[in-house]
Amino acid sequence: MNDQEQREFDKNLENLRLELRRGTLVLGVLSRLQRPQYGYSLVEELGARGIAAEAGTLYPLLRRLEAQQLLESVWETSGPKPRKYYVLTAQGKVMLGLLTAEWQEITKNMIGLLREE
Amino acid sequence: MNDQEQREFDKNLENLRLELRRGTLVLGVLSRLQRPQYGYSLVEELGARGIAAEAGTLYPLLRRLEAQQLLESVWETSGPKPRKYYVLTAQGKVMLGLLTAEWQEITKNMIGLLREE
DNA sequence: GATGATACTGTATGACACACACTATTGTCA
DNA sequence: TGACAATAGTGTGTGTCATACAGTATCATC
Repeated sequence: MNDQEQREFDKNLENLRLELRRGTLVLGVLSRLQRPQYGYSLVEELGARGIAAEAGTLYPLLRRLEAQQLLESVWETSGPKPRKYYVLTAQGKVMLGLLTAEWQEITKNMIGLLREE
Repeated sequence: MNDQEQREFDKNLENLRLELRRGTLVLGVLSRLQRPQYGYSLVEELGARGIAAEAGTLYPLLRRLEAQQLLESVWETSGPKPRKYYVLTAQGKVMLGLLTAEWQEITKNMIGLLREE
């Protein structure tokens, strides 16, 4: 593999890794928002737990989930910086349960596939 | 939740399940193509193993992976129907290893997140 | 020997989530 | 004063997927 091919390979790898991570961000966010938390702290916590998320990805995601009524938010303005706290709604809790089950199913199937030679 | 809201919820659920599955198809395909196999049989086998894939999704995927030099193909025309057999290239094997590691890392992180209350 | 199902491969279109690169404000500390 | 951190947001492009569609050749069934 020459340099050119190596760069192609690396680009494809990044792309495929990206696709693999896809969707897990939502599940991660929902699982964390069983307790109220604000966006910036979510980025930090998920990052610390191995789930890197760009702020530019997370904020639109939170707003989307709120629009879907899976989250609700309140502004906390008493501190030095205004923070928008999000937390799961009742629907959000149900969704978290369903997606967790789906995730476990997918994981089970993938393990079956990957185990064989 | 009224009917309208229920439909919204179901739509969102389908969408999120879709995103969760995303990327796993590639990993599944690569893992199966350690041995040569043709498209139609892949659809069957993956389906039997719990990874539903539409033909209209799989064929473009196979061609894409071949264009990325992760797969190579040969036409088998001796049988009654022409079949295009795909198999991993050397690069494809490396990629499979890297993506498998990534998958395990993601899984580990998600389990950590989901385990807590 | 016609009719329909099945095996087999392919293409076009559209939706949507993500990364990335921005903008913007306010507080803090050197 | 000036830089960095905290905090929230938007806009654009890219890529994968589902869905729907097109096409051919074989096999079974009647």
